[in-house]
Amino acid sequence: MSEDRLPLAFYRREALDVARDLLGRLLCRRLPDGTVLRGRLVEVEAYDGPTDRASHAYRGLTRRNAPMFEAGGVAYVYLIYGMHHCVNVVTGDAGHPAAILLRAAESPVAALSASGPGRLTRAFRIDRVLDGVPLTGDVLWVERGQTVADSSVKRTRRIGVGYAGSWARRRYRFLLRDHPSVSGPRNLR
DNA sequence: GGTGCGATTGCA
DNA sequence: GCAATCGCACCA
Repeated sequence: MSEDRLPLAFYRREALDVARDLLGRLLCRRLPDGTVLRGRLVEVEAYDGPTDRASHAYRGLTRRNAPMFEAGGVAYVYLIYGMHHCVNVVTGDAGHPAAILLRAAESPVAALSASGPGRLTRAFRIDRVLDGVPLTGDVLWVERGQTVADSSVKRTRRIGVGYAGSWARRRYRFLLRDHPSVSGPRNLR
């Protein structure tokens, strides 16, 4: 337990605000044996609302995306390509599907520096068992860490959502400028 | 009940 | 450039 843990109110805001504010925070994962893994978030992406064509919620509520429709402050974990897990932080009000995909983390512990959503979940041992868990619990949470200045935050279009038409060009990806751990292209607009 | 594919990664 | 690998969304 840490008093540095971000409260529910942090998550129950606009997705883009939460995404921006997640940079520099500490993703924390307690393993079954009690070990706590911590890594600094350096790249995230927002998926916001029922009209976001890149979002899993675009076609409405389904069994998979149900956590996205919950009130902010829970995890949304899914399996992609049959082999990689991706972890999201759900944001906003109940009924408004929105979540932030965690794409990269950095840590002094080499094994916890992970570039890419699939690598991040592998490093932090996050799988679908954690789908829907509250971020106020003792399994998965985010701590205050150190906030980052606007001047070091870069915004680009999201990765791997080219099918989303004009939504693919929205600058919903937030990353630390020039940080070595971010995944994928760094020079997008 | 059958089919197509993905918010990715690693290797040729 | 492309295969891996499977849950599930969607259609019938």
